[in-house]
Amino acid sequence: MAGMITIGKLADYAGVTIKAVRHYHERGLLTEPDRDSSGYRRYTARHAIDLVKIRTLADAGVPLARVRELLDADPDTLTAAIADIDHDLKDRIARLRRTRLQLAQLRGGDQLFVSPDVATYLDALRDLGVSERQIRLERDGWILMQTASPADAAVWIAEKRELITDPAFRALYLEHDAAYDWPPDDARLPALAKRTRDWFTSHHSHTETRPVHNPTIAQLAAQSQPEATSPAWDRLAQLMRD
Amino acid sequence: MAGMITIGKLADYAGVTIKAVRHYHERGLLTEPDRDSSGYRRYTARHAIDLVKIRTLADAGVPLARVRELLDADPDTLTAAIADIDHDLKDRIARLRRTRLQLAQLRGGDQLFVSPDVATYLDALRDLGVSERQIRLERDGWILMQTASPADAAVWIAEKRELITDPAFRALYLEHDAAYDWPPDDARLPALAKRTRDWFTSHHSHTETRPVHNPTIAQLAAQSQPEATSPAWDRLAQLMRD
DNA sequence: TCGAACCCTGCCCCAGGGGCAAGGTCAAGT
DNA sequence: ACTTGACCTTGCCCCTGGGGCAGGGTTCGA
Repeated sequence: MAGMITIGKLADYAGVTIKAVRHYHERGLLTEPDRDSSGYRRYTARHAIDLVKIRTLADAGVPLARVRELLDADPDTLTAAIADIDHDLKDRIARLRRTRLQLAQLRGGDQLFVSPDVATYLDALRDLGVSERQIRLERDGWILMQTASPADAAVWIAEKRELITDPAFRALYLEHDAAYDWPPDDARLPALAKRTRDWFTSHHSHTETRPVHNPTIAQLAAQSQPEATSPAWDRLAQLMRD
Repeated sequence: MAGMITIGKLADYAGVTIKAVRHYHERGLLTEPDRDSSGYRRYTARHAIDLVKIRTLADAGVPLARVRELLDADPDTLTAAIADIDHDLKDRIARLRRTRLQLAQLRGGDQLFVSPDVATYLDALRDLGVSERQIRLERDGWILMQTASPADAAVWIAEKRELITDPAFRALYLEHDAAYDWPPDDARLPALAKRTRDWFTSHHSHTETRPVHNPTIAQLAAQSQPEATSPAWDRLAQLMRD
């Protein structure tokens, strides 16, 4: 008869593939239409309407099993369900927008991997003229600490950010950074070790939990990077232990 | 060693499940870390960084196979790829927004299933006082025509919208609608058939492609609804053929 | 010393189709 | 009358991105 359309036409109308239409038959979403004399499926306007409904719900991310339930739900149930789905959709759009922002940061830098506090601390180090190697070491250390114990990490980074404003500490920090490349028997090492120890003892009373000390961080991160220590640093650590 | 974290900590840090982490190992996205003495995986900061990258890309809808490629692509390639992905993401957000609108229409009416032209035509019929049964019949007919031949349907609906502004045609249309429920031997049927034929012959010269006539539409949709015809309409069709 | 909370591998399961094989059918042109 | 290309049919296996569960071993704190 004139008004009966084939599966291809139906699929085109709804913007889906023929395969999808057959899939919906298998799942019981769309009733199988009658066949013509040669076995072709012949669809009616009802099927077209149902198919558009199915696609609208499926596009909204509703699982096909749930779509089937909704297709013959009473209007009130359907209305409530649609409100739910719409809420979910709004949510999903918001999450995609956040993903876009994060994606932009993937190009940018470290903000994606560490907390904002740590990121500003790393920027402060950069301003101070600390080497990129050292900054990587710090960053990896903080990531580790954040995964191991976010609460402790938050306390420590606050202390560190305070500490790095102290000119004496800044000078020591820069010298430690520079010492990385010194020969292990460099004459400046014992003096640096002494000054570091003096500084620590003079500040020990000051803060309860001992602030995380640079080589300590380096050790934490030691596994993650081959360049995490150097002969001079090893020597320095030894001098400071004595 | 102090800085080595377990799979659970790593997964929590990145906001994924343990299962997902192991999945990324299998797919070669994340290198397998060393194991400790009891066979547990022990992760470093590098892994945490990689995992966050992986999730950021995966959240953006990038297939895992492509993520693997991107993880060790050179910066320029990565930048270009990110631009692509972001474009796609924007696109997807737009499509979800459209889905939300369509979802709202699922509650509303027929706008979802027929073209805007047809929807306004149906509204015009409603204003005219045509029965809902007849409007359903028309709607299904138009859906069928749109699937079978969208271009022809567009021409026809334009003609129909013009036609329905003609008071004589409006009167005939309403009478046909009412005739549905008449007994097949109703005395008014022959007169209605004659007036309809007269109207058509007087308008035939006027428009080239013969405008689709009401019972014709009904026949098109005959398969889709049990109520698509009535004894009186059958009789009317027969009277008009003679 | 016990229970809770971890961790391991291995296996099968799901949605939502895509792809391909191996046919049958239909309409148009020649 | 034949061919060609565009349709249609069923059936089967494939993919992604994991989830769930079984059937173990380990570690940590009370």
